[in-house]
This record gives sequence, structure tokens and C-alpha cells, in this order.
Amino acid sequence: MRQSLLFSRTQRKFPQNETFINTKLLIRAGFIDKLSAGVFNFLPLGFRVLKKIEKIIREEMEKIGGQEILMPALHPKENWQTTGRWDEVKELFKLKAGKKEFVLGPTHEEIITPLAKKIIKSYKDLPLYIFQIQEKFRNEKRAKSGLLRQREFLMKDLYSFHTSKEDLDSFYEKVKEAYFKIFERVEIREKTYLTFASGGTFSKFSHEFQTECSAGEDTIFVCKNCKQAINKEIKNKIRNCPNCNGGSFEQKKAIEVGNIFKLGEKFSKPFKLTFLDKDGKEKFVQMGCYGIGLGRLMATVVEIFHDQKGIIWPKEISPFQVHLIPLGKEKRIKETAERIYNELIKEKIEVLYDDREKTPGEKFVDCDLIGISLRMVLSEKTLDKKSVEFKERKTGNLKLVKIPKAIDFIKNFYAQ
RNA sequence: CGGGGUGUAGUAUAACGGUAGUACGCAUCCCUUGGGAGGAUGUGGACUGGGUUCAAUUCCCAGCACCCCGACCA
Repeated sequence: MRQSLLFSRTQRKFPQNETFINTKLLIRAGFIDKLSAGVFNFLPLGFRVLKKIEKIIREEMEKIGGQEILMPALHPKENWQTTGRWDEVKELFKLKAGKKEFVLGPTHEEIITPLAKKIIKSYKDLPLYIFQIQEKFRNEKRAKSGLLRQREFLMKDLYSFHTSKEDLDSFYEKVKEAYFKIFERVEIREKTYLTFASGGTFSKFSHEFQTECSAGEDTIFVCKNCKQAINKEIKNKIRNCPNCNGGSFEQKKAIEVGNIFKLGEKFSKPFKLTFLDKDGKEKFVQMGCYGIGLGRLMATVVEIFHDQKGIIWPKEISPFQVHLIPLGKEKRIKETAERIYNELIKEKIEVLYDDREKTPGEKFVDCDLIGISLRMVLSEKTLDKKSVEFKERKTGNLKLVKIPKAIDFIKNFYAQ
């Protein structure tokens, strides 16, 4: 992509209205644009990151047997009346068209359960793991913290269907592992705690994935002895660590990047989602649900990985793999840059090419702000040595590489 | 939903009861290329409504929007 054509613009100053670093940086660097509180446009840079996060999540969901579908955002009122949540849930966006009333879906138990009912008849149809990556709507009383709390947001929601609690339990463990794998790939695994939680309407106990971060809205308590984390509600109820019985906790601010629930029969009952077991008896399907907000995950990454100059994207979700920056007006530099750019494209390397007529300072400032993992500079100095200079955004490490070896260097960098 | 704050150009800001100035951006041109260079010319602005006043961007009230704190968060 030629930067001169990119549909976004970096800003010299941080937006005045924003206090959270994720929003400040993402807006200033041209990844997102705010339409209204909690509602954002994703520009090419931001959308690329979002799609990469989506890809990671999709891969990990498919690895545990998930089948991807797409459910609508527009839900008939009746489905929500069946579970009683039409009246219970305060954050619903409700709308009326003529006499017909709808909900903009904040989650999809009300849709997936009756849908599954059309397919699940026998124990032979189970288990099933169905997920989607789709837009959710929640009328938060107070949208805040930028992408951390949106009113409309992309979410991966996985629903699982089982013949027994035991089977649900074992799949639940698999999802935990898949989630940690996802967080590992966006490089926040070390800061992410599996946290005992309660207090939900869904079930007595659930787990949250909480990423330690000062910008977080949640407070978690981490056992100093065994590192088990619990949330505030649990902390209020108990004295000792439920895992090791140790007694001292460290309090941390955290962002809930994922959650997993054992729904049991909570939704299969109202929708009468049953199956015939081996013994010919009709039984309720055991369900689980598992969510990850993509925008929130993106914002969490920015909150954790940035410096004074800008964002530092983890390799796997860097909007581009390499930021090619030619310096100097010399014809040979421009020509070489164009040639390298075309070769990179041919090699299917994602490249942002700063072909703008800007001074080196401006190009570098924008480059650091945008935070692509690898910078590739071509200048008189490097060209005299038939080389380009690579700089890793994360470490600042510099390396001069002969031009014919540049593509291998990039591939190698991303292979590690 | 309660409390507080802020609304001036695309962005960041200044002054002012007498209708707005600067920087960056953007456009054209000159010049310039290893860390937001310089010059010239141009472009572009008071959230909305009401009140006070001879006169309101400025003071007062209401609404709206955004931000923050709290409550809420299936």
C-alpha cells in the first residue's frame, strides 16, 4: 500500500478529548475515527489489525472443532421474551418497525438455541461447537475508555452443545487452552490471568480472562502464593485462595479480554432444546458460551505495547509486515524503492510504502506512531552499500542488509 | 442513571461585551531529505436555542455533544 493513497491521516497532536492511551494513539495514528461515544469507524490500518485478530481467533476456534456461521444482528422480540431477557436486560437497543419489535443483538443465545433445535435431534448430533465473529450492540449507560467499552463492537461468540455436564466440562477446558493460545499470539499471555468469577446471570461460576493493565476497569486479586486470580465478587465472599488456600492477594487493575460460561440448561430449557439419548430418553442439551471482543483486545494490546513515540504492534497483528521508507530526492533512491516495493508485493509481503514527499523527520515520526513491527529504510547511505536498513520497532535494533537479501530477512523475521 | 468538566477552522490553541488571531494541516509555487526544515500566496472557524445588552464568540439559562468520577455491565 502506498502511504500517499492511504485513507487516513496521522495527526500531529493527540486528540484533546481523549484520555485513554488506546484511543489517543489509535485516533492520532489514523487507525480509527470516533463517530460518537462508543461507536467507531475502523480505517484501513485499524481494520487490517482487526482482521488479523479475527484470523487468529478463527484459526484457534477451528482447531478445537468450531464451525463458523453468521447470525443476524436484528432479533425478533419474541426470542427475547422466551427467555425473559426482553425485560431483564437493560442495555438492549430496542426498535420498532410498524407493529413489529426488534432487538439489536447484544449476544446470541436467543438465536443460536432455537437454531440448534432445528438440527439437534439425537445424541448422535452432539457435541457441536458453533461460533461467529459478528457485530454486537449494547447500550452501555456509559461508553468509555475508547475501544475498551463500545456500544457496537465485533465479538467472537462460541456456543457449545453437549449431551452431559461432563462433556461440557471437558470442552470448557479445551476452550481455556484455545483462549490462552489466542492471547499468546497477540503477546499478552504473560499478563493474562484466568480469573474465577461469579455474579453473572448466566451461571454461578464462570471464568474471566483478565489482562493486567492500569487502564483496566476491573480489579482482580492474584494469590501471591499460586498466582490464581479471582474477581471482586469472589474476593468479597471468601477469605483464602480457592486454589491453594493461601491467604494473601495482590490487587491489580485488569481488562476483561475474554469470558467463558457454563450455561448448562439455562437456555435449552426455555427453548426446549432437547435430544434423544441412547436410552431413548429425552434430555436437555447442556450448553456453554465463550466470548472475546475483538476491538477490546486490540485496545488492550495498544494499552500494553506502546512508548512515548507510538504503538508497538505484536508481529502477528502488525497492520503491515514492513514499513518501507525511502529518504532523499535522488532519482536512484526513488527508483530502487519502487522496485523493492513491487518485489515485496510479488513476494506477498504486506508493505506500507511511504512514497510521500515528506522530510525524514516526518516519515520517522509517523512510522513510530503507526508502529509496524519492522521498518525498512532506503537512503543514499544504505544504497551506497547496496543495502537497506531494518529497524525493529520493539527493540530498536538496527541491521543493514544487502538488498537481494532483504526479502529473506523479512520472511525470517516473521518466521521466528 | 447521579455528580463534575469542556464545547472557537481538519487538528492544537489565543484574546476579547464592539463579529476572531496564531501554529500545524490542506491548495499552488520556490526550496529542502537520517528524526515533525524555511519562504510566498491562498483555503478555512464561535454546538443549538432562548435571555440580558445599543451590541454576545465572550455574561446568564436550557438543550445537545464529548470527556471524567460513581452506579451499571447478561
